[in-house]
Amino acid sequence: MNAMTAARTPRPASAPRPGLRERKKLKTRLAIREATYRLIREQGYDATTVEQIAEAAEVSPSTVFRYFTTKEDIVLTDEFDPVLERELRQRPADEPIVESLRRVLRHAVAFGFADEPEEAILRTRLMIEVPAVRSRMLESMSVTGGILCRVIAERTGKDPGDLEVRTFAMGLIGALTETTAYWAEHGHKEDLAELVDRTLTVLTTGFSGASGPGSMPS
Amino acid sequence: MNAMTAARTPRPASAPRPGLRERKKLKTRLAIREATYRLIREQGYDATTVEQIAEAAEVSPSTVFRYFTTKEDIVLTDEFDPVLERELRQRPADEPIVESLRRVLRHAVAFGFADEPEEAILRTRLMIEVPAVRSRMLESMSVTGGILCRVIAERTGKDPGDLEVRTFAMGLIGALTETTAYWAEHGHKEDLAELVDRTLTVLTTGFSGASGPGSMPS
DNA sequence: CCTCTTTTGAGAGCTACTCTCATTTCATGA
DNA sequence: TCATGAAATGAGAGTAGCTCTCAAAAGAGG
Repeated sequence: MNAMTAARTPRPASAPRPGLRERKKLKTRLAIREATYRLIREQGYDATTVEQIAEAAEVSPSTVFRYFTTKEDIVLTDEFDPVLERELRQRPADEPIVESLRRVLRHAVAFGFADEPEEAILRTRLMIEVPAVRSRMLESMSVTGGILCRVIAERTGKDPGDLEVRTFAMGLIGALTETTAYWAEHGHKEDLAELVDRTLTVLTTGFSGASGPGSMPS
Repeated sequence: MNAMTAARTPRPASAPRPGLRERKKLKTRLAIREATYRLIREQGYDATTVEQIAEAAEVSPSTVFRYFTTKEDIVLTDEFDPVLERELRQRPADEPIVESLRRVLRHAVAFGFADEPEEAILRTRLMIEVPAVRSRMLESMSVTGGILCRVIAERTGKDPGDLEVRTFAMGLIGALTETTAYWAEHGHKEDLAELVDRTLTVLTTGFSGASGPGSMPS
């Protein structure tokens, strides 16, 4: 899931030794992101201009846009999707997809949150406070949705382009995003992993009956 | 649903006679929108500047932004949400929400599509082609989601802020949005109402088993 | 050490969007 | 019908995100 957890860049297992060039690029990327986080924390999102970010990171504004296509991307960009896909594929093929998601997300949440709790919190806060960030983040969801489609299709033998597969996947993503929003709106106090659990339960068991006649009298 | 169908402005039943001022405002609004649609059809979304739109609609650029807060809004803005809410409330209180949605949406789709098929098609096309439009449209979904929450909460006696209610609603919205995207990506050839039907069926019956073990062997 | 390639910085330029203020246009009551 | 108040408009300046180009700087490789 994109902005749900962390924005770390998982080191690929095969690191044949990055040259000086690559190392510098990574450092610049980190510098920009850290400067951004700091400035936003100090003065808010809108008040922070790309020019300020560039200055704080000691690069030119051009360079900032070379590394991140939009300002929102500086906050949101993560490389979590491939991780999600890989981990989902590692689950047994006969496990229901919702169950796989439950496991994978629980693990991801625990991991990402333990690593950089402050950034995860800032990110989700911006996601509900700053329209531009929210938009961008919703956008990235459709990418994640596409991945889900592929995994689902693989397990069921269906086509990833099937209406049923696609709506199923986006339904999941939509619900999980809302879970993150809920978490953020409640001050990040509750346990995100547990919230995700409850959401997935609703999706599997309560979806059809959640508002049926007399299913929940007051 | 927001950009799913039409962007008409439903005349409120109680129209005690709009003054000249109101009528003019409505005319300008329409002029801006029509000019926008025409220009976009002719030269594409990005190539069309607000200045051009203003000139074509014979107003000043300031006025354009007075009527629509963003350029994307000119294409997307509709007043469909209140209609959706009203119609949903008119359904019997003991009807499952998914069933109510099925009815209401089928009606809305037929209605809106018969009225302005070209605009509906252009809108959904832009929604998958232009990132900015897609973003804005995803954004408006959360508003629609809020409405759904209220209706669901009313029927079940739950709190509209409940995690379960919210994720359920956003799951629905996410799936339905994907349905629209599917429709647009396939050249608007299939019957949207039927696609919506299939989606809702997936959500109620197939959601839990859609990818369960052996639920669909190739 | 020299050359080739990649990365960077500087700067001009476009456009969406905001804000202010003077002017025009409509509504209302005398 | 006209005067007064309120609302809508236009003009214009300004901000900032984002793009593009081109020349200078910095790593990589022989």
